[in-house]
This record gives sequence, C-alpha cells and structure tokens, in this order.
Amino acid sequence: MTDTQRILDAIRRLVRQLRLFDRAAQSRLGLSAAQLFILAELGKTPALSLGELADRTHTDQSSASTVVTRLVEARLVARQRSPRDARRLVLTLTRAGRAALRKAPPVTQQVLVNRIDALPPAERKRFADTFTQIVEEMGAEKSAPMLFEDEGHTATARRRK
Amino acid sequence: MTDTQRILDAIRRLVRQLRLFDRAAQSRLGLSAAQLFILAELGKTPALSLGELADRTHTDQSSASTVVTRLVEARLVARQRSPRDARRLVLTLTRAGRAALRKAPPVTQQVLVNRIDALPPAERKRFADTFTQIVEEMGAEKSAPMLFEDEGHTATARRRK
DNA sequence: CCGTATTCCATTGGGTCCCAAGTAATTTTA
DNA sequence: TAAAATTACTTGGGACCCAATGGAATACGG
Repeated sequence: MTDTQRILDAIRRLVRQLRLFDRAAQSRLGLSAAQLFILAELGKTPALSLGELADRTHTDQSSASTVVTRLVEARLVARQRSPRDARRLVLTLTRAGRAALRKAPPVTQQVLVNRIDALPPAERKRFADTFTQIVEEMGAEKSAPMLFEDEGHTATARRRK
Repeated sequence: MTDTQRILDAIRRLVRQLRLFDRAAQSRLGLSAAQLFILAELGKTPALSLGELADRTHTDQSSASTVVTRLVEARLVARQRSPRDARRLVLTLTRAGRAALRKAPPVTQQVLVNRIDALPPAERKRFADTFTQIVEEMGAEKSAPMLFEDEGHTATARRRK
C-alpha cells in the first residue's frame, strides 16, 4: 500500500472513529459533537449571529440553523432578534447552557486530542505543518480538473419514492 | 494556537472540503463519493458480500446496504443471493457499473490525493506514519474516560414532532 | 421616497452515517 | 432432529451536512 493510500485510509478511519465517539457521547450526555461545538463557540464569543457562527464552525448556515434550533429547544441557547437589525439573531448561552458546557467538555474530540498530545512535540509540529499545508492548498485548488464532458445518462442514483 | 488545535482545525476543514467536493462531483456525475467508493471496491474485488464490503470500506453494514440499494436501482450493481448460503449477497458490477467507474474515478478524493502526492516522499511517509499511529491508538482507546455520572436532565436536545 | 438589490434566516429535499430491531437462513447444541 | 444461538441483511429513527428556495428586513441608486 502506498503512503498516499495509507493516508486516505487513515482519514477515513479517523472520521469514522470520531463519529462513533460522537454517538457514544450523544447517548450519554444528550448532546452531539455538533451541538457541543456550537455551545463551545458561543461560550467563547457570546451574542453571535447565525452566519457568524456558521463561519466560525466551518459549516453551512442552514446546518448551524438546525443545530441551534435543537439547542434552543433544549433551553441551552437563547435565540433573540437583534433590535438594531431585525434580520440578525443574537445567540447566547442560557444559564443551563453554560452549565452544560462546563460539565460536558468536547468529550468526543478528547480521545483524539489525547493521542495527538501523546506525540513528541517536534513530531506533532511537523504533523500539524504538513496537515495545515495540505488543507490550505486543497482549499485553493478550485475544482480545477473537474470539468470533463458527458454527464447525464448515469442518472443520479437515488430513491424513487 | 497550539499545534494540537491546528490539527483539529485542519481535520475539520479537511472533512468539510471533502464534503464540498463530493457535492460538486455528485451533481456533475450523479454519483456521490460513497457510491463511487463502493463501486471502486467492487471493481477491485467482485462478488463481495455486504458484510465484507462494509469491512473494506470501514463503514457500517447498514450504511453499505443503503448505498448499495441506490447503486442497484441505478443498475450499476447486481445484487444476487448466494446459492450456497442464502443469507449472503453476491455483489458485482454490471456492465454499466464498470463503465461508470471507468469514466468517473474517485474524483472527490482526487483533489486531496493531488496535494498529498505533491509532498516530498520523506515528508509524506512521516505524515502517513504519524497519522496511522494516531488512528490505531484511537481505535484501541476503549471509551476509557467516558463514564461520568449525571445524564438525564439535559434531556437529549432533539425535536419534538 | 420608491423600487431594486442584497443580506440574514428558516425550511425543505436529497444523501450519508450509525444504532437498534426485526426477519431469514444456517449452524450448533441438547 | 428439533430448539437455540448465530450470522447476514433490511428497515426505521435520529442527527448531520449542503444546496436551493422563500420571506423579511435593510441598503442603495435615482
């Protein structure tokens, strides 16, 4: 197996592991990783709008919306309209939200963090450098070689009712 | 920002990037990354059962099941029952499936692969080594420090109908 | 001031993933 | 050999993610 394939495989397994830990945490604490992540961000910076929150969590505005909705229903987040600009939201943690955050740190990632922290500092730095570089270049690569021809007759494999 | 945080951030962004490229490829080719991945695996090793396929793709059996169902509906995969053991499936690519695979390689990961392949071999190997190590140790870490108390009164933030 | 653009959200549709249950079929065991 | 346990899949439910839409509210040019 080439090193490239080993890396792809590692990514795939990593993502799966994270999802599994997420599930576990969710059924124990009642909060998913996404919910905790939003909660943490709101803990760091209160009074964010939905769009700002989406940016900070590297996710889509609509995704953030649904997660926030759940948190509001759970009474962990207060969702108000900005008085200055009625389009914007003003999101803040409730008392219960702060409490939840305090007792339920990002458990999911913790397993990963433990592994990373166990690395020798020099290796960790190298790893971080390489990883960051890859991701940044990936973001730059604007769907360059993605414009072939054809399309169509493979007809989107999807359910029919 | 610590190196650990940089790594976490890189992972998060990487995952998002992959999803975005996936979406793009999906709307161009009609096949999602998951579907292509399954297709590719079936191309490498025909006549797999669903469970074997799930193992090879590091995913859940039920997840594989739904993806395969879509591929069968798209007539890219043939799903037959094994004559020896009627519980098992025998999955193979159809003619159209092979054709689709030929003209639609794993486009999604390609962007990532390009970046990885651009690294100096030595750095790539170091990266792969570290990454593999992290993931393997993560898999070993059996939800060790995950058993706190409480639970309940945060009441699973979920929709109520 | 008015009409058009733009911005900010909520909602909906399509997909992926995982778990928990349920259903067949096969193997083991009493 | 009949009952019990195991294996292989499917289905339903919940959570997420993104794209596309639509509705308000605000900004802007004439």
